[in-house]
Amino acid sequence: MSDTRERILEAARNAFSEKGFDGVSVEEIAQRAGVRKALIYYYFPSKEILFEEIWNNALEELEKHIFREIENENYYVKKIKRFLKAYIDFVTSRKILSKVIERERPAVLNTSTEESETTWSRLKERYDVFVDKVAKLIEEGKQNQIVHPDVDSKAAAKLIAQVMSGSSATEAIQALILRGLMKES
Amino acid sequence: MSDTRERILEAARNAFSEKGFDGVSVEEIAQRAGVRKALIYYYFPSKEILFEEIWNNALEELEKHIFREIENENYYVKKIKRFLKAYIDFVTSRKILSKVIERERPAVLNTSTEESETTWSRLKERYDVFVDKVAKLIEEGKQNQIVHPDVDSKAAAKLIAQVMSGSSATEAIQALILRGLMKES
DNA sequence: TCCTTTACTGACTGGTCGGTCAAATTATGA
DNA sequence: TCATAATTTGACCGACCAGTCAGTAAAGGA
Repeated sequence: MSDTRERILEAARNAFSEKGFDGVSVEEIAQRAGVRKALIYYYFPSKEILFEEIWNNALEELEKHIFREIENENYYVKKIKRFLKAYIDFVTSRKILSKVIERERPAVLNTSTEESETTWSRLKERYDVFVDKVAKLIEEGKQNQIVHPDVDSKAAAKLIAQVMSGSSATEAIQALILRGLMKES
Repeated sequence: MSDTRERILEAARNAFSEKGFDGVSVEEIAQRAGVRKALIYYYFPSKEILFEEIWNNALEELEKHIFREIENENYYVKKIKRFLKAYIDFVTSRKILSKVIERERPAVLNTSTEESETTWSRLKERYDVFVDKVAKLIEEGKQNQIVHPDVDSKAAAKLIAQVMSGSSATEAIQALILRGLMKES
């Protein structure tokens, strides 16, 4: 029920989206939240764990937004078009969450999965789960003969997930990827 | 003809590509280069300026690699195919440079161009120059009726420049983007 | 009322950060 | 040879870092 906890998360999201994990101090998050630094450690055991919650939450929101939109669509041409549209919608309307993901993705993906149970390896695994879900959707499109047979589902999913591009012309990107994906337009 | 200077640059490149600008200390760069920290400040006025040299050099190498490959090709279908191939070549063969760009791009692009003469605004301007060159190439492809008329050149250039993807399946990405770009395959 | 739990704070720690500087070392060339 | 310049070093600085902790304040329930 803690409103304070939410304020801290919100402040941290904004800070991380602007400056990245290493570029933000816990003190700065505290000031943005209007709270003393020690209080952050009352709600979160470490800066890393705080970031982990934000990261997981961002991906959860993204997945919810996308898959809620396409679950009742069984015609695969529409399904994939809607998927891309929902994805672009998210990127343009939930800019802070998108920026958090965009900003820290290189660091997260650079983590070796072998590192047992570090925070960063967990973040990577979570991201991989998301990419796999997108890959599965594209793969289904291929099996339904909608997606071009030469498309590598996993590679295409990675490409799409990479497009968190700051601001402009995301619809144009959507159209380009769609044309690259489909058998014919 | 200082060999030491090169050693520092090389060590810094490796460090920045693995951990990002904020994740690397000058002390760590010094140790990797087998040099005392103070010596780095003999060759470079600041950590930021050191990074600026690496960033600019990476983009210069990338541009050289790409445009050397396509300058003598006037048939635009081949020109754009060769361009994509050269780009993928660079990303797979010059991994450290690619990683430096990939890792710090979100931070660089997040900089407002208005910030007069900060290091980061200069890095952004340099990156924008590169994207503009790619956009110009695609635009020419459009005018030669090779690239699909609906393609937004600037947006497509941004998308391509974003693909520094760690490792795998870059050829598959190349094929997908090519299909999205071209009028017909 | 008093007591337990929850929320919050200030002051602090050990360590690291980017950066400086006087002095030492090594090369240069007259 | 000797002076001058280029290169390299260790010792140091103030600022800041993530994280700790004893203790205060505020609720809430009996």
